[in-house]
Amino acid sequence: MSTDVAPATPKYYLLKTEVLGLIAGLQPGTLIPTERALAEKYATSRTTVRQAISELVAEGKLGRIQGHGTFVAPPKVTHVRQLTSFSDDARTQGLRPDSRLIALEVVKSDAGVAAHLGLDQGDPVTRLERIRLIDGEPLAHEIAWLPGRLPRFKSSLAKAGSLYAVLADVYGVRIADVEDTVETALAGPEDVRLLGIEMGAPLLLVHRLARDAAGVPVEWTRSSFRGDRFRFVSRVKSGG
Amino acid sequence: MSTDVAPATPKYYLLKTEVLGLIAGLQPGTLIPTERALAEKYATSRTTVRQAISELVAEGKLGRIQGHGTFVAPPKVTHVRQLTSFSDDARTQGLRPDSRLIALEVVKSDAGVAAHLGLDQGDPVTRLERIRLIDGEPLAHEIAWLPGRLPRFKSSLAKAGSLYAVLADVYGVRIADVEDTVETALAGPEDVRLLGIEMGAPLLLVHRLARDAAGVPVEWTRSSFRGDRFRFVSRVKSGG
DNA sequence: CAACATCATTGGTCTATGCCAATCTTGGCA
DNA sequence: TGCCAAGATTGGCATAGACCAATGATGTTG
Repeated sequence: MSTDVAPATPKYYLLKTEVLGLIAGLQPGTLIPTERALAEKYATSRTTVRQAISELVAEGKLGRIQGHGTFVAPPKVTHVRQLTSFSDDARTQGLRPDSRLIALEVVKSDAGVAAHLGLDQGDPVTRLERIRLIDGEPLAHEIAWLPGRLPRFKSSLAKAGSLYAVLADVYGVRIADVEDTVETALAGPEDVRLLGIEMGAPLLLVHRLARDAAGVPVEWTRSSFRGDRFRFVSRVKSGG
Repeated sequence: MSTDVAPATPKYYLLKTEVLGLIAGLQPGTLIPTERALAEKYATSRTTVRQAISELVAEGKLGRIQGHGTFVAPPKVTHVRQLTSFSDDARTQGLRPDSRLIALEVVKSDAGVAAHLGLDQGDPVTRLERIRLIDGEPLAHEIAWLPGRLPRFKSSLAKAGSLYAVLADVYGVRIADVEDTVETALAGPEDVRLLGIEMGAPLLLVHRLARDAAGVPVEWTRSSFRGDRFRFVSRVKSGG
């Protein structure tokens, strides 16, 4: 280790700083030394190395693949989250958005969904579950609930691609305002499976409630975005 | 452990689910068994117990104090982040906001601050560093940069309390729109010291750029909010 | 009775080590 | 040449144990 920092600074944090220096300026994708090699080089245990590496992975600075190695990660994607759709926003940034449909079904609303959409529990809602991808990489897991049954929804969605485009063009639903709640969460087994991330990786958990001009809820969505790859932007004007 | 989940589910995650069941319905502040006791009860190592507990702490479900024990944490605070100030918003929710001033000084702007405020590097900026508290508990570490030197700023701020109130009432600066960028980050030694959280705890890192009606930047702020105690809400209307 | 020193308890950090799982390389074989 | 099996490499998970640091209880002392 190079410098003596504050006395209470744990060793793994010093090592983390050290590795940060190692990867500064390296191209994304570049492999760094193996955990066992780092442990030997810095005269520490592999456990401590793993703790340092794990935090750098959680911060989106490194990535790792079992059996392959640990590498420098690409920079985060920024998402301007206004009234625009995920796809439109990505395209304006020159990125290639995509969606993978997991489920599209009419279900009975549970207590939580009903409360947010202003329905009674058990009322039918359309449930749309998708994986959002940017440049082929899974970025978010999203479940949207829309009130009622929507005829010909699947084919319309397949044609238009964007949920908001379908709502506007097919059903004449105009979204007038949205409320987004953002908090941190940690990845569980399902997130690991769907997003290809590590157990315990930090997520941005976003809940969105969208209403039409009359103030009637038209969409309630829960999205889990990868915290290591994603940045969220919201703009507010005072005139509104 | 009670049930057999998916084969690939790590043991610490099963234990995490187990502990979640243990604390369901308990009052905030209730102590749970010690790490050593849990390790023995569930026939595992303390390392594994700590990994489970650590994630629950990161998620804001548990808290812990060295030498004392591990306890059920209070629920998260929700912050409606619009054009309103931190203090005003907290008060409307019946919470008691407070600020602890760390530094208030005029400094030369570095490259990053200058770029965001539309200044040249080295131009003087007023730097305001504070800790935000809710009900006496540190919630965020905030550094705001304002262009130029502001006469009588310190006394005005002490009197008004809110930065936005001072800008409006004393300097006639009206904020017309803001852009917030939200991402996850992990706590380092400074965050640990200032916010009283654990190393590696997830944070919500928020950058705010505020402009006046003419589009001139008037504030650039970096805030680190405790991810375990905080939720961020943004509202967007389409009329704006 | 109050203040202080002592010690057990509890969480915080780190080591050394083993085995599993995914990946990649190598070499033999058809 | 092309394919496949076997082994080496690398990260993923877990154990057992040691020592430190903060806290709180206990008992002693002024």
